[in-house]
Amino acid sequence: MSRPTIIDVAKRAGVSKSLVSLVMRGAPNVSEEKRQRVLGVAADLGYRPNAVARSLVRQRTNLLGVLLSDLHNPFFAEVIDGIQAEAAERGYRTIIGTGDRVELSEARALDTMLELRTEGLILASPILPMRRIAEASREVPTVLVARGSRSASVDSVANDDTAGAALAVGHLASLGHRRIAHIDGGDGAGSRERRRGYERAMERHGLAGEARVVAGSYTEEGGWKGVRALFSRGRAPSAVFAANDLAAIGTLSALAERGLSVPEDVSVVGYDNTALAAAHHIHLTTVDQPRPEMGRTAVRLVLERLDGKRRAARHLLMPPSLVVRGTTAPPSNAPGKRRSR
Amino acid sequence: MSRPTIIDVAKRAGVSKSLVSLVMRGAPNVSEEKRQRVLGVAADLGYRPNAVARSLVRQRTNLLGVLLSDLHNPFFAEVIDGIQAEAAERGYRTIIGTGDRVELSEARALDTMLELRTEGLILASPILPMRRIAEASREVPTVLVARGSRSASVDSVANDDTAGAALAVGHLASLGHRRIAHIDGGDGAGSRERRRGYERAMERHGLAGEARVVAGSYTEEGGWKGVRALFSRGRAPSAVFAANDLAAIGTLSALAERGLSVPEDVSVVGYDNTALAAAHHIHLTTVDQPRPEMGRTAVRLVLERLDGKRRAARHLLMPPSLVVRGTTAPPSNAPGKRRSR
DNA sequence: CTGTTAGCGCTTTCAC
DNA sequence: GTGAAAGCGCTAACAG
Repeated sequence: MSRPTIIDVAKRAGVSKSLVSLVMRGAPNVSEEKRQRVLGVAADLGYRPNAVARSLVRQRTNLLGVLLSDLHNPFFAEVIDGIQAEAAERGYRTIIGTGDRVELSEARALDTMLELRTEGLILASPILPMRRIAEASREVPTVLVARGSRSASVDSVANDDTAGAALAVGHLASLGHRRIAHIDGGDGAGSRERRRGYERAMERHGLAGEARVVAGSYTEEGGWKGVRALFSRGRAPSAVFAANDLAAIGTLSALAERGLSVPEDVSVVGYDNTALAAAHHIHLTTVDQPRPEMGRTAVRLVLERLDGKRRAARHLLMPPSLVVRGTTAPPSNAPGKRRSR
Repeated sequence: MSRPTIIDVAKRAGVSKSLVSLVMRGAPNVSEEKRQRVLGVAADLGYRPNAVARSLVRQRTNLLGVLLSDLHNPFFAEVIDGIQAEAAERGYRTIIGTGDRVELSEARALDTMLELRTEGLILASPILPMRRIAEASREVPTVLVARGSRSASVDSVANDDTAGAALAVGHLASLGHRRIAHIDGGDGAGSRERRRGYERAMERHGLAGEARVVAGSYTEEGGWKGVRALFSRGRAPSAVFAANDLAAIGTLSALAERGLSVPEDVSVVGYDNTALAAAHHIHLTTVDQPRPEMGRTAVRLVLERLDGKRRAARHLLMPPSLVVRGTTAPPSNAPGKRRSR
C-alpha cells in the first residue's frame, strides 16, 4: 500500500479534497469541527503533504539552495548559521549541497538544486567558473558569499580581502617584522585579493623586497606545504600570513614539526576568525570576517530579487577587522635561538 | 516569460514532447539527427528538466536526505565524504539539512526532507527523540549514524562507544594514571555509552573509587566547562578523557588558561580522530572511528531496504581503535609542579 | 463553507 | 521510431 494522499484523507473524513487542502495549509475559514476531523484522520493515516506535487502546481518550492565549497572548513558552518536563521525568519526552507572542493561534484550539486527548482541560490566560495555561475543566475537569483563578483546578474557579499590582508601585514610590520611571508589560498575564493593586499601592503611598508609568496590552499595541508616551501630554502621568514585559519593551523603544525615555536621564533596570522582560531589552545591572531552576518545578508539579497524589489546587482563588501591573540609577537633578533635552519 | 518546458522544446524542434522526453533521458532508440536537433534547441532555450514534475509522475526523486546534528563538528564532514561518494556511485543525489543541535530545527529539517520525498534518510547523531525517528522510518528507509538503535525499523551504523571509552581508559591506566576523569557528551548521541564504557573500564582497572564524571557536551565549550567543573573543586585529575575531539580541544584550551601543560601536568584523550585531532599542532591522542566508511555503510543500508533486499533491521558496530599522539604521557608525580590549584 | 474543474511539467503505456 | 493520451498529488479559481 502506497502513501496516503489528500484524497484518502478526504474520503475517510467525509469531506472534499479542497477542504483537506485548506486545512493542511491552515486556511482561516474552516469550521473548527471539520478542521479537527481532518487533522485527526490525517494523523491516523500518517498523511504527509507532498511537497513535490504542491511545488509543481504552485510553481514555487519555498526552497533556497546553499552550495558550500568545503564542509570541512568551519567558516562555512558559521556562515550557514546566519543563512538558516534568516531564511527561517523569512519563511524559506534551506537545503545544503557540497562539492567538496571538486569542480565536477560542485557542478552536479548545482544542477541538482536547479532541477529541484530552488528559488534562490547561495554559493559560498564556490570554485565553479564564473561562467557557470552567471548561467545559474539567469534561472534564479544567485548570490556569492565570500567570493567577489563584478557580474551584473550575480550579487555578492564578501569581506574586503585586500583590506584584511593589509591589516595582517600592518600588524606584523608594526611589531617589527620585516621578513613577512604569505602562504596563499591557491585558486580559492578571495585568494587573489588577499595575495594582492599582502603585496601592496608590503610595498607600503617599504618591505617590497622582503615579500615572498608561496603556493598553498584554504586547507590545513595547504598551510603545511607552504611552510615546507618557505623553510626548506631561502632565508626563513620571521612571520607568516596564512590564507585562512585552516591553513594557519597547518602552518602551526608544520612549524612545530620543525622545532620552531610560535610566536617566539615565528609569528603566524590567519584569516576568518573561525571558532577554531578562537579556541584558547590555538589562540590564533587572525582577521575577522562577520560570518553569520554575511550569511544573513546573502539571504536578504536573494529575497530582494525574488520579491522583485531590485534588478541591479549589489556587491557588498564587509569590513574585516584584526583580532590579536597569541600567535604574534615582535621578532626575536637572536638568530641563534632558531633551532631549525 | 517563464521557464521553457518540454513542450516549448518540442514545438521549436518540431517534434512531439515524448520524443524530447526520450532524448532528455538518454533513451537509446532515437535517431541521431533528432537527438541533435532536440539537444540543440534545449540548449538554445536554456531548458532544464524539472525534477519536481519528473518526481511527481515517476513517484521517485532519486534523492537521499542527510540530516546532521552539527555542521560545526568536522566529524560529520568526514562522514559526509563517505555518504556522498557512495551515493554518487549508486546513482543517488544527496541533500543535506541541519538542525544545529536544536531539536525544533532538526524536526523541521526532517519534515522538509520527508515532504520533499527523499527516498532514504541518513541521520547523523540526531538529537531527535527515538519516537520521531521511528515515525520517519515508517515513511522511508532510515539509518542512524553514530547513534545506536535497537529499533526494528531503523538501521544503524555506529562505533562501539563502550569499547572505545575502554580503549581510552586502558591507555591512560597503562601509562600509570589513576585519577582519570571524564567530561561527558551530555545528551549527545553515544554519550551515555562512552560514559558507561568509561565507568566500567575504571572498575576493571580497580579505579572505581577514582572515577569522576562531569557534565559536558560534544562541543569545545563543553570541554571548556568540564575543565572548570573538574579543577575548581575536589582533587584535580591527572588525566581527562573528553567526550569527543571538539570537547578535547576545549579541554586543552581551558587547561592552558589555567597554566597547566599537556601532557606534563595533565593527559588528554579525545574521541573521533577528526582531521583536527591529527593536526600536528594539536596532535591529540584519541579514539578513531572510521568516519567515511560509516558514511558509505549508511548509504548501503538505506539502499538495501530501498531495493527491497531486506526487511530485518541491521545494527552495525564498527570497532574503534586508539591513536596515540602527543597529549598523553605518564603522570607527573611531582605535585609541586602543578601551578594551579 | 463545500465540491467541481482545470491544470502544473513530465513520464509512460499504447497505438501507429 | 514517433505521437496521443492519461495521469502523478496538489492548488486555485469558481459556482453553489
